[in-house]
Amino acid sequence: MASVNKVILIGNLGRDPELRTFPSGGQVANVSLATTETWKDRQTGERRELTEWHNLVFSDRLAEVAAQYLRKGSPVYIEGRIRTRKWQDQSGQDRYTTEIRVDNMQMLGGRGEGGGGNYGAAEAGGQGSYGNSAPAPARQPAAPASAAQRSAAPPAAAFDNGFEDDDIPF
Amino acid sequence: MASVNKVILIGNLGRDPELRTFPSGGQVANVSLATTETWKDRQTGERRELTEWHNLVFSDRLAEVAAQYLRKGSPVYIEGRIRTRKWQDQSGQDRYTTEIRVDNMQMLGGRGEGGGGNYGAAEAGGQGSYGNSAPAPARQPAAPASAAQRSAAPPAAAFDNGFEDDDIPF
Amino acid sequence: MASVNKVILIGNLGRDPELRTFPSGGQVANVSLATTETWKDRQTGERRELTEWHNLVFSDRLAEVAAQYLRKGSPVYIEGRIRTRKWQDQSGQDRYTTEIRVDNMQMLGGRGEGGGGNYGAAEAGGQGSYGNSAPAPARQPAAPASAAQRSAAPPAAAFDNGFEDDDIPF
Amino acid sequence: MASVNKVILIGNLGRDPELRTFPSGGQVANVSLATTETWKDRQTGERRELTEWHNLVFSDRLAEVAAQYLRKGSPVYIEGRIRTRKWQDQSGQDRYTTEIRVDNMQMLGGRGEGGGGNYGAAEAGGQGSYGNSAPAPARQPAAPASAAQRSAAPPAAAFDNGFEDDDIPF
DNA sequence: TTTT
DNA sequence: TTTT
Repeated sequence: MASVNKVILIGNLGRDPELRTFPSGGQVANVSLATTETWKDRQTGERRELTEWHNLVFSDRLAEVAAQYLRKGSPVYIEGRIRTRKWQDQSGQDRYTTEIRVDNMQMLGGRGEGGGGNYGAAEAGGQGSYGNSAPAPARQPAAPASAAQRSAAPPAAAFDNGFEDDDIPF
Repeated sequence: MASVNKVILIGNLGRDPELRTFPSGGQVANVSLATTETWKDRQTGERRELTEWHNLVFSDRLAEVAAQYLRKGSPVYIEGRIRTRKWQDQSGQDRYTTEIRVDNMQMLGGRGEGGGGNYGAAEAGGQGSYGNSAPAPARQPAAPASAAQRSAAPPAAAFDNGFEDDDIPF
Repeated sequence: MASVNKVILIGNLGRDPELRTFPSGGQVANVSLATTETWKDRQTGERRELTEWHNLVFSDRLAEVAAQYLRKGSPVYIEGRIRTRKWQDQSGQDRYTTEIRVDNMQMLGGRGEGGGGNYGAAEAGGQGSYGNSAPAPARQPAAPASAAQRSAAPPAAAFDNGFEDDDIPF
Repeated sequence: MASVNKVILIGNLGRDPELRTFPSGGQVANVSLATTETWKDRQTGERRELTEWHNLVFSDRLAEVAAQYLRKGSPVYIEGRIRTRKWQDQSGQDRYTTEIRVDNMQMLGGRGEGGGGNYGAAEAGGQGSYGNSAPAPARQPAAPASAAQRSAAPPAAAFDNGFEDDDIPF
């Protein structure tokens, strides 16, 4: 059965990426990316805009590159796929978080880009195209400690849960 | 600031689309689309697969076409953008649902496609490319009745909330 | 019959765009965009790269924006479709030129970008997303003078030919 | 420098793919894919349509799959990149041919698709997603015999030229 | 003809 | 939380 799940985004990072390394050696970097849609309101004629925040998940080699070169405010192009993870909040209720698993990225903004963040590092070595040998989903890293599993659920904890189930590919 | 939010999916519908018409005349059709990723497990070598369900939202003319020609099981190509809606569950907690606002669609599967559903209708008039004059977000329809607003939150109700706020473009 | 013809490019312009206005009022801007692929040679292990030049064709409102804000060296994201035009060279032989009809563009490189060119203009008003109400192909402008039709064929002349046939959409 | 060169097509094959194996063991399959754009003429209001033919080039494992399962008329989704090859016609003039190097494909049309061709084979084993480990361009196969190099130039010969230069990645 |  |  034919299947395609592809996402293409260009936007700016809301924070510096957070890199985590797992006992297995796997690495993952999470960060939010903002895309902003603007249009003119048909009724009032005024300028409107709406910002969408995307939860990006970089893995393996891409995670390293993201952590090394991307900073808060960095403009970036990414290709990836949508993945919704199920987790349980404190009350045991099912909750869902949608993420973008990044398969390919391009740093944009050649000179001195980076918003309020210290993006200088990227100047040194940044620029270029990065990707995992994508199509084939890579092995997910073993989970970090997580007593929080079926309990607390701040966005950060939610992100971790995805790696608890050994059967779900990353 | 440069911004791109683009999604491309090919998959099959999980149900017949549900068409709703609003007092304002606006129309919206919701339906889930499944994409399935398959790969060979690096450790065990066995075949693995993971199905992802996407909440599609068609509007205006596209909603009509979707409701008329698409059925449970219909294979379809869509282009759209990611949109996460915030809503409150019964306990008043913030919750989020990620949807794909469809900007363009192509019915796939020329002859007798449609899984278990009665996709025959599409045979009659179906096939071809459909899109709203996309880039500019269309006017969102006024909201249908909804005492449920900040309370109950089955997926369906959640879908409705997005149309309550007159200021959010569709 | 299902059909999709979509191109997504990020690269830099090789020259300033050339804007032409037709008697009909239609406008078209042509410019080349370079994309560069790099990889490590499997045999020698050395760094390799290959640059591809794409003939972009902007029309109507997009042509104006491109001519006003883009310059030689400008980094840009574009979405469009592939179109191969047939024309005759001096000896009357059929020749073909492949172009990218741009449906959507995003200027990249926020601050002082623009390579060797005078990209300053873009700083003033540039930035943002531009598109024709794409899907529906716009009316092509009437052709400019062209005694050259079935004869000379420098790239420039070749570009003009596409607008000679009133029946071909732009 | 940021660079993206991506093409997404859905259409039908004009012929059965031609598979060629090179002394080096490399394999390539060529085939044309038609995409059709339709629109309503703004002036006359009549239905118009334009068919575009794309030269697809599959390599290595993808070439095998294409040759085995795709047939004249087969509906297919492909992802790839644009590549324009330069060659010399009989008179020694430079000529260019634009191709789509396929990185990923999905066979569409589940039941009995295939136009006039014998697409049955696909029913047996067909369906599913196929791709080379894309991003990194694969080694190009050594060239087949070609006295025709700088002379004759039927489309087929033109296709071969790309593999003459050992330095150009596939 | 661009960019790194 | 970004960017304009």
